[in-house]
Amino acid sequence: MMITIKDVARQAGVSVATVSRVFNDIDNVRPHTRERVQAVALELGYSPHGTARSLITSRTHTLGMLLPDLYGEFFSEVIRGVDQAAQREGFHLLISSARAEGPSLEAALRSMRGRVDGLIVMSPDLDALASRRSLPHGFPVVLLNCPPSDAGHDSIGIANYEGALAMTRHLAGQGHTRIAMIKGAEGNFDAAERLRGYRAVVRERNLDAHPTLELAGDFSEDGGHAAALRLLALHPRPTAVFAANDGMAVGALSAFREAGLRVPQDIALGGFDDIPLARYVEPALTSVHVPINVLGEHATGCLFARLRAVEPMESRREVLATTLVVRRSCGAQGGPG
Amino acid sequence: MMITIKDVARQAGVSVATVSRVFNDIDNVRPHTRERVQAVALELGYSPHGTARSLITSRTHTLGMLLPDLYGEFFSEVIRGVDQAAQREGFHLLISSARAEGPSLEAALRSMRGRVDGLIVMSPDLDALASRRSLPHGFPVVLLNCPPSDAGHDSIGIANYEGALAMTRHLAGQGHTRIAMIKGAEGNFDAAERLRGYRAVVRERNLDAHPTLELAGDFSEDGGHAAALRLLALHPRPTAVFAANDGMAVGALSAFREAGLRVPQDIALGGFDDIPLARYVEPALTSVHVPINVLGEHATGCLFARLRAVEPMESRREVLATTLVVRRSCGAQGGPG
DNA sequence: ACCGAAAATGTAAACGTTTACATGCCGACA
DNA sequence: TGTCGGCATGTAAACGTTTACATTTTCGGT
Repeated sequence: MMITIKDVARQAGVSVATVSRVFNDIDNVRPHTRERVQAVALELGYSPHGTARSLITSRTHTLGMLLPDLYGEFFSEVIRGVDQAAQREGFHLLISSARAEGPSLEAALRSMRGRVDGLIVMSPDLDALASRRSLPHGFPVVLLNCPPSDAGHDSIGIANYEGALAMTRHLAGQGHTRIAMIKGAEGNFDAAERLRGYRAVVRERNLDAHPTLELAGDFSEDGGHAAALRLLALHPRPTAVFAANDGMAVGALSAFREAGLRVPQDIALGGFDDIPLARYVEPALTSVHVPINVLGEHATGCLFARLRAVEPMESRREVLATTLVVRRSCGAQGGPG
Repeated sequence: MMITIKDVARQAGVSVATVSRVFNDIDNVRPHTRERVQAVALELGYSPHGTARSLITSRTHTLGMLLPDLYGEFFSEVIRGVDQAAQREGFHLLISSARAEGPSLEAALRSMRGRVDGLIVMSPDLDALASRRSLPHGFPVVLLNCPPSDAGHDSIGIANYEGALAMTRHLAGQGHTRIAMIKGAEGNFDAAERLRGYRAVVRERNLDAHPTLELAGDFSEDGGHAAALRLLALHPRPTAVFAANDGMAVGALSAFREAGLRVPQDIALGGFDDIPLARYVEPALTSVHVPINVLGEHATGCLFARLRAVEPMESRREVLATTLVVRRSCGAQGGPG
């Protein structure tokens, strides 16, 4: 049924070794022989069996990606960045979206064993740190947007804290003193860092500080909407809101609109991530730009470096800068649209 | 270096067969033995080697996806739909974004051989039909948004023609008689079908018909922007525009805004796909809703059906209905926002 | 204690490659 | 003519599993 190297060898009247050599075009094979093998292979529709090949070479030409989720523009952008870089090296992408809960993450890790040459792991949950120990030791892994790891893995993150600082300071700079924050998911590293930045500015500028000004959120649009409703019930009402990501900001925006509030006149709004959508909402959303696809590309580059490395490498942590992008939703005389 | 089944067997004082049986929890293994094996495996950090396993079982628990591209919300939504369905069956996703040009597509196909149990192929180019012949015969394949295939592959598409009919009729129903169309990419099946729908209504309703009213496009936002500029130079100017996808509609929208035109008062606009973004632009975009993630889910379901089938199955073509979603950009009293 | 069946476990072949090593061949050089 | 070196090719082991089949163990019934 399936055409193997043996079929080709027999039909071409050579040994399997010769066929193999033709297909890896290494070693010397006489042009005459080579041509005959190629002709037979074409005729039979033979192509080498990837799995068998990787078993013996122990290289799969595949990169694994472990994601907590596939929702939203953030993840699809990351995937795109990774794919671009992988493609350049002729690598495939094996994607697994595992809920970050311990057991399932470990299961996903296990099922990737022997299928990939390296792993890009995105598990932003703080308590998922433990499972990370279960990574095969010495296996090339890059952590993406994860809490800094104690184990010797490379990791790439973004300047969450600094970005949150910039956003909160900007809002404060517009004269707001009562700034609410819609927090990210509980136990999420990015969320914690962004909150930390917000709080730092609240102290630094002596802004109104009250527990009710920090609203629970979950990074989802619906979560943002719900938080906005709770926020509107506060007295006095905050004059500005910093949502821990753009998805929630968009949700909040629609809640404000439904409540008849004008943004930014009645309430100013800022987000985080600068997803493509941010430019298109009305009013356009002020946000903290995160070079999402660069994140993916760097991660991949980092992984390849490690794959190629012959000496054991120092593990390193890279932090990508974020930049404030001022648009209309915060009330400043920002950029266009 | 790498822990194999043999290491576990030796350490546990059993044969490799027993270890294998424990890990596939099949066959009878005495509780006592099972426990010892599991303990040793845990201690040694052993997990089965996926590649070796698939080599012998010839099942990879992996689905391959061949995409023309990874840009845009359309593709990420499809991936999400496929992943969800695959995840439910415990399958992985091997993604390869190959330019649909013949050789690269075949290369991608080849490199997937033996790595996947089935394939979801999205190659909307009409002339890519030929390469599709190079698919291993009898291999489970589902074609997504492809021209109907002569070869016996399952295929799933969307009602492009009907959707375009609905959109164009709706615009005509608003009183527009001079409706322009920004076409999709040359040689693309979806694009051709949507154009066919547009033309049918132009004839049916006796609308203005002129070659200049059909503007070249490429499904990209920039392409839509450029086409819109060319469109604005026409005399008399069309009063309505149907863009073959939402990306181009968004590009056109920004071109119109830059030109100082109001949408829909000065010019009405409709798109296709109903990507999430469509609701958020200002004014919200009237579009033809395509159940994108359903597309992915159905494709996966179809593939699994074929994987499980013991008898050879009839190949079938499924066409998903599209629905017109009226929002503000077309000037009708549509839904909210 | 013994027999036989059933249950548990072991042995080894297979999956489709790659690759170290062995073999054979040819021509050049002494 | 014999020998050596280099090149082309063949042989067979290995990669880490699963699994058919063979073998051993267990155990109930006598």
